[in-house]
Amino acid sequence: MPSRRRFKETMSDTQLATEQKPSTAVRFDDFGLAPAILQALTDQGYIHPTPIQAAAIPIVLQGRDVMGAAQTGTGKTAGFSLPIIQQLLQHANTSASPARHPVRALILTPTRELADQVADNVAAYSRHTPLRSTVVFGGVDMAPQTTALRNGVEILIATPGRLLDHVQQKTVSLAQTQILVLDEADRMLDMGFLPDLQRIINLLPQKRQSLMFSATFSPEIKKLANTFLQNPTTIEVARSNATADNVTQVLYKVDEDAKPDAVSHLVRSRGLKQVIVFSNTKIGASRLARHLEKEGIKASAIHGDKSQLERMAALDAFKQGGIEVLVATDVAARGLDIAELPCVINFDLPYNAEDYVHRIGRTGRAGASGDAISLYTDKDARFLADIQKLIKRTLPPLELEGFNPVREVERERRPRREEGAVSSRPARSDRGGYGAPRREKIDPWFLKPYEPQEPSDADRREEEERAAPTAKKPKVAALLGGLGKR
DNA sequence: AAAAAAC
Repeated sequence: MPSRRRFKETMSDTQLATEQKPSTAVRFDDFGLAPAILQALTDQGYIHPTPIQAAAIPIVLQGRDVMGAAQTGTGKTAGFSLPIIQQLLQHANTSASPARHPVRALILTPTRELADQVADNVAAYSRHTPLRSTVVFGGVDMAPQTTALRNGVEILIATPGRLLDHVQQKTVSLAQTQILVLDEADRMLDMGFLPDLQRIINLLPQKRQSLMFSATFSPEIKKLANTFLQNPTTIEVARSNATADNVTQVLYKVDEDAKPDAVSHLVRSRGLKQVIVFSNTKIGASRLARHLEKEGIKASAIHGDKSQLERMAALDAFKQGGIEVLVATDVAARGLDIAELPCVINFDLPYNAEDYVHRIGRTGRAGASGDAISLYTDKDARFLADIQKLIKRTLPPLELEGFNPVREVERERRPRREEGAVSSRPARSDRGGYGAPRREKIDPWFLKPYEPQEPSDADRREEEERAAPTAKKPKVAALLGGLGKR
């Protein structure tokens, strides 16, 4: 396997293990990148490439197809963006196209937020070049996107659905696209994007360079790679499904109905100022965010039933520090790059063990240390077993130190009262003190039927979706079988 | 069991 050898030439085994640490031996100026690109890197203070960048940049520059196994936080985006920009600068568009700016590189991502973020990076890396880039995704007005496409872009970043919409409207042509990137390909398969991907790939020239990145190497991913990569070089930066060793993982055993208070307790007792809390459901995320806000913690929810405007506002507020707690569904589990997130909390253990790896991958970015805290209840035993198997280590459920859900307090206090102990302390309800306000009775609000206070657009859509669930998506394996060509 | 993505 020449790919493997090539990688080992540049990377030492220790760098393989530490994954995100920049290599001190290699510098960005070693790759022969254009001065305009190096200037952009200098602007951002980047001197040394991360291992995946050091491995990917020379291979992409050679024009080879790449199958990359890498999670976000490894510097993957720059790993493909920089050599793509270099390629586009180097090889002028020789075709006699009427369009002055045909799309020459197409980058597809599974979520809108990720598309937006990749676009920001590409714009930053190409700002000193004449190359133009833009991003298109759903949930927002099409008109500005159409204008940008009509004006012409060399690099287009997109989510599949909206891109196909633009193709149908004939606002974009992919007939001259030389480079295709599938970012988070495993996620795209999970989300049922395979038919859309196939449609898009059919619009591209046969002769092109294709790059595919995936956090995992499932059989489906391998099959997808076989169908549209040609003699790819494999780049593997970390063992897939490995969790970074700079992330401390803890599991706290909590009663189901004490989970929201456990989150407030964790946020307060640890003084967390930047934390993502993952919920398995959209409604659960909205409710938890409201609960935290009631407790005076600046929180906001982000999930697929929020309008795109709300999603972007929440993410932006979180990045600016206006929001301390971002309560998210798995829309934020992958791809989002929020600098040096010190902590993530799993309000629910994810149903899918791989999602656990992706979620906790939001912390401990770029070599920094991080905490991954998960709340564990009795019904999570099976999910935990799957997770432990995948990450190849055990996570013993611990007691949450200093957290006294009301029910526990009552159980402990009763015998003392029967013994006739007279307390000089004020009644519990009047006591102030650290942490969540003590209540007489637990209010399992999040187990009750959902009653939106002021139904927003997003809330209304939530209810509609529950009333009329969307049709089941076809099995990925079956669709892959239909791809043929092997 | 859920979530995500085009109108």
